[in-house]
Amino acid sequence: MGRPPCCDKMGVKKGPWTPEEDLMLVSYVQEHGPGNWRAVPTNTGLMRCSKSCRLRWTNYLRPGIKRGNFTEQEEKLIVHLQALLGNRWAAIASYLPKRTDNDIKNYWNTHLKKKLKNMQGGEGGAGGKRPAVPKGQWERRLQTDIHTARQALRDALSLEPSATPLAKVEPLPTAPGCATYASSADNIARLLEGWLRPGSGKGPEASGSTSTTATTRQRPQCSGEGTASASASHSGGAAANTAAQTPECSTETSKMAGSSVGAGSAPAFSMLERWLLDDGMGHAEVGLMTDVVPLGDPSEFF
DNA sequence: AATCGATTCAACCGCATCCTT
DNA sequence: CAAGGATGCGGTTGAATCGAT
Repeated sequence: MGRPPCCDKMGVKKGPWTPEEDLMLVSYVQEHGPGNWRAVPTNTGLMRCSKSCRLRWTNYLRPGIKRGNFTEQEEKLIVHLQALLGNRWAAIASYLPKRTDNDIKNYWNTHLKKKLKNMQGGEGGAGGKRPAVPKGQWERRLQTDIHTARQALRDALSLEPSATPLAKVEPLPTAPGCATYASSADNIARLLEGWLRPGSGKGPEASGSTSTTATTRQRPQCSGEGTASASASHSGGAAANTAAQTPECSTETSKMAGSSVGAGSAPAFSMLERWLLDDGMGHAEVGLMTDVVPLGDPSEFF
């Protein structure tokens, strides 16, 4: 279709984001909500490609993001999901609401893949190398989509609407919508702190843990753009598919479920594990699991 | 203390998909 | 229905950081 690149290369800034740029982006999203990325550079004056803005938001500035220090539960989950879904990081990330697809992808490539390799190297048996991807991509996608659809249907019929990660999560009445952007402002605060600290090499990431300097404005209103706009801009299509494929959606749910850090993750994981181990094993995924990952019980992996 | 290789991770690129006209 | 535009996704890259020598 011969379309031009998403952004003209002229005058588009590249490379690491500065705190000032982050602030501009965050305050824009605070006002307008995520989405309509095309308009972001023009409306904010950012000399960035719309893609870059979206990426920066989803991977770094978005509220509720947990960075670094993957727990053992999360590792297990990633291994499971990778076996099930392949390298569909966005889909995997939708089951780890606080993680971004990029983060998971990086973690897989740097840690888990290596770990897996060592495991299999150690076992040595059966030719060493596992078959890369025995099934066609489309076939696996089809199977997972069938699964997600089935799961969504089951949810719809179930009396526990939020019983699975695939369930479309309604905004909870207690949902502190404002906290979402407040936590985003925290990100910026962290960022600025790291940036201002002389000689702290990599500003943003270095202080990823616990700094609470509120140097940025925290606007107390946000009119719930989080859930609304992210999904509203791109609604439609197969519900199950959408639910499974939009990390935005799931991250919003995470914000609802656990607005305070560490509050809701444990139950979520136990639920997920149940879903993966109990339900998933008995059906179509069995074939996938055995085909793709000859790990037997993935828990042996740890 | 300096150097070099390995590792990590933020960001970019190109393609695919979805949506609108 | 087709074309064009916007967004999402996965692979890859390269700079920063870390650890060993």
